Amino acid sequence: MPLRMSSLFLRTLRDDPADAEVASHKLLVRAGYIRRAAPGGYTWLPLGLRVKNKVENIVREEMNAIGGQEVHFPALLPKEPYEATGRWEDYGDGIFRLQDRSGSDFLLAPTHEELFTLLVKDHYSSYKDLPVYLYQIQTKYRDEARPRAGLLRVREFIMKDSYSFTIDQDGLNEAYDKHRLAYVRIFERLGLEVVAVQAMAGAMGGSRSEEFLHPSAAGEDTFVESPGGYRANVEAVDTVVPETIDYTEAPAAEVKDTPVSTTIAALVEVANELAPKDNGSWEASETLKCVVLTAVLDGGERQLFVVAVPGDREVDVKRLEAFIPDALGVAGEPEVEPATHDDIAKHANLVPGYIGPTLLQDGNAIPMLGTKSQTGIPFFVDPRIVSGSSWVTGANQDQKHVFGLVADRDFTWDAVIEATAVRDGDPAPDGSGPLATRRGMEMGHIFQLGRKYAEALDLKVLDEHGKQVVVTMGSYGIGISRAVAALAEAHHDDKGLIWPMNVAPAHVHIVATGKDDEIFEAAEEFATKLEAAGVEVLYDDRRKAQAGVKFSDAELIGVPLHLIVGRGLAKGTLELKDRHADTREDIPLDDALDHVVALVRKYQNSQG
RNA sequence: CGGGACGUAGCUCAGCUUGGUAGAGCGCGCGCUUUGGGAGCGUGAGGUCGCAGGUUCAAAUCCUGUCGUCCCGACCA
Repeated sequence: MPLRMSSLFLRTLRDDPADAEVASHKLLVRAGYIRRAAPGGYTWLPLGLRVKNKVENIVREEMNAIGGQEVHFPALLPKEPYEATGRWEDYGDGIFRLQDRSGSDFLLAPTHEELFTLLVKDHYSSYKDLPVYLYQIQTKYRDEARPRAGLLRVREFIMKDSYSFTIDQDGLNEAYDKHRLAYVRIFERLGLEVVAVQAMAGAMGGSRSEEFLHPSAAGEDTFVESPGGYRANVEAVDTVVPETIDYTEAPAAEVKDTPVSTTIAALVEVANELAPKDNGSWEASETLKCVVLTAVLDGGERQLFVVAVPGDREVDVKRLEAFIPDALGVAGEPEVEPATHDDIAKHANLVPGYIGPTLLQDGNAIPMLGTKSQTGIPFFVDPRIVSGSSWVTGANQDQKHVFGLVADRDFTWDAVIEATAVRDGDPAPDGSGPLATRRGMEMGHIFQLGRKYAEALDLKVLDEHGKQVVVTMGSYGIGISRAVAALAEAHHDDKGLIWPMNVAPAHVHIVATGKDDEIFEAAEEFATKLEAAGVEVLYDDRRKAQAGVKFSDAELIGVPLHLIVGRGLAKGTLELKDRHADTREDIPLDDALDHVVALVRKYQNSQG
């Protein structure tokens, strides 16, 4: 049966909703696909639900095709599994917590690693049972500080999450590659352009990881791209390390007066005035900025450390947080924040504004930063600080800087650490040229989790030698509701939505115009024939609505093909509008069925 | 969590400065006309003015608080 506009639960809106900013939000609301019901929560209306279900089914088919088995967990979960992995705490304000009548703690699941792990633990205990891939399509909850942009960032959303359980890393690699290919196919079939970018494992605690981003100005993620095809999230770019420099001939470091130069900009200005360079002028990139930071450990203890970066670059706190537990040798996921005046005041040797790795005094070079130095403060450097590189940096004396301080000769460090964000124009790791930055929406993310969750929840199986081994896991997600928004964002024009055939709420929108019964009878008959041929029809059978209203609604709703049954009928023709090709043609009634069916099939196949 | 803007009918908005019985357009009902690009005329239904306090004879309007929305930033698989 075709969907009939006369009875469809739908009210299109003439004006953009006042609270909408991005195109997908405006159009999905105006065309009657979704309706806001709560802060960060949307109701799926009949048309929207059809699109959402189609997206889900494509995902489901491709997951099944790689051997995935669908299960379904509750969204309301007890806290214990999440406590076992530390995420009850780690998620902070990011999850919804609640209590039942007896006071027991629950949460609305933001993701289900723990539950999948426990499920496999319940059932399996031998390597012979592995590999196994399980997935679900589930509502997830996150207490977003700022829901925005309609379905793009919400507090309740639908996600496909799958998990692979394998006996070893080889198995994980295979599972990862299969998911990767499945994801490429899924987005092809959806008609959504995505690029796979290298990602940081982040809170998930894994190793290899890629994000599938839909390039879009409305996206919230930034990634970089090289001419040679290297792509990575800005957080995950490996800094290109410069060649080390032979410093045997380098002049000795020299302390100079640099009054009132506690910022890099001021330092460069003062240096050019008071200590001019032989050739050219000093640049910020030649200075070494020693930034004092604090890691707030899980116990609340504040651990001071210093990171040195080229003066023209900013420290990226988020990046640091990924590397700092290793660098400091601490457990948990400490937060990194700028050191406070109190933090710094505890170290009498630190001269704020003039901090540097070395104090030159009476011909001696005294290390001031590093665990084995005067201060004992851990000291890390950006990868650009290579052996032999020469810097202008703080002299650890008020109003003085040291010039020509050479790395490895005049100072050392505890570890090299990725501490700065990548910039447009930075060299690409693949050596193919400068990196360019672009924006994208995160549509999917695949991770090699490794053994973190299996270890925390004690998921072990017996291997072929009868020995207990920890299972290796991978985790793979696709945002279903976000994909609907991204599709709307990617496929629309000034008149309305234009869905790809595979996700459209219907394949053909039949518009009957006029008032004669013959027209509606012919339209009805044609709709029935199309449906019999397996084509989904949205039929505008409204008798009173004017043609203009029907055309506008059809364009707004965005079914890709419109078939107009109206004034052409007298001479035996129908009018076919193709919203993707932006064409219209009159076709003879006799050929129309075959023609339309063929066109629908063509679009379905061209999208996968 | 910081900075800014805004909450009045299903939707888009006016009214608030200067307190005095709640408004328009679209949408919805009914009637007539119109009928291939959001048509016209007539006639209706529909609102605790986000919520809670306060000031006042009287509050959509003034004050305080609170909740929510949007934008920028922070945060965020």
